[in-house]
Amino acid sequence: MRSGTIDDGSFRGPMNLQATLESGQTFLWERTDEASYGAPVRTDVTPWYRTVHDGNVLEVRQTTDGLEWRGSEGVGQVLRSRLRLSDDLDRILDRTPDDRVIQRAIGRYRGMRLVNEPFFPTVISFILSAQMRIPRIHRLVSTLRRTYGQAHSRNGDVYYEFPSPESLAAASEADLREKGLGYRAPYVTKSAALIADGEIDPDEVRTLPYEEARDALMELVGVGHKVADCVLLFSLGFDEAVPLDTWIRSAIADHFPEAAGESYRETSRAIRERFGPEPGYTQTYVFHYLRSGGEDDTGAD
DNA sequence: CGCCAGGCCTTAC
DNA sequence: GTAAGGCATGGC
Repeated sequence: MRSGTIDDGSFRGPMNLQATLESGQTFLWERTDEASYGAPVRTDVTPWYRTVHDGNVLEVRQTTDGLEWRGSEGVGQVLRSRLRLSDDLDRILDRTPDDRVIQRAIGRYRGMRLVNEPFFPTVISFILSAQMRIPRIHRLVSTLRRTYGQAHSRNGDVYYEFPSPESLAAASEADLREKGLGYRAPYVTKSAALIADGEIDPDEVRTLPYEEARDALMELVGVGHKVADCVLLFSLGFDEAVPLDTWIRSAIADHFPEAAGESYRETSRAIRERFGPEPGYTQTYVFHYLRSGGEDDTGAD
């Protein structure tokens, strides 16, 4: 096993690893301390986060100097991609609109980055996300890994990778329901089959203009406008995507009422205008801020 | 108990 | 194209 560091001088702008990995953008990382997902992190003893990437166990934590990692050769480049370390975050955040809620959100979580996670796990995670709370999505994704994913051992411990499309396509709907997926079970098997068969190909979706890419993803089962936007934003690099979930809709009603349109498409276009040149980044900060307490939470300002 | 959660599907018009 | 109703499960 190799280890190394990524000095904060080697990536652009600030980094907040906990906010990045525990803000509901990705459900593919396990905190290796005993604290639960979403629990506060001490700044002096930060937890390791673990995932399995292309068959290799990978761990990362935040230090006072940047990031520290353990894993195999090439982890540095994997992290640079998945955590978007090349994004010039100060420049991005400095160009966000001069709006009170947006600036408060950035003030509290400055350093949170968008993620760039693998396509299939992201699709399934956000199919599961419909009408579910974030910690429970994370638990269900972990259940899928341990039940259907390939095992990888390291130093005597066993870790599970997120299952392949073929594996979930072959899963029994009854078993998935029994694991707690509820009515989403057939969505998972059907969408997994569409992806396994190549009918939806992320490399093709990537090449499309934003709204066409969203329509393409909606051919999957259990993927509507909102879930498609999540996949586009957190996995396919469409930084203009603004998933309109209950929290963002409530933010629109309270703070940007003029952006409320008749349809998802109209509201989406209007709020993207209001969120500035990096709508996806703005959305992620506002979502995390409101969902984690927002104005009534201590620590505002 | 009722209400809600990073909504989507089917059906009816 | 939009509008209703149903839907699994868990936390509060």
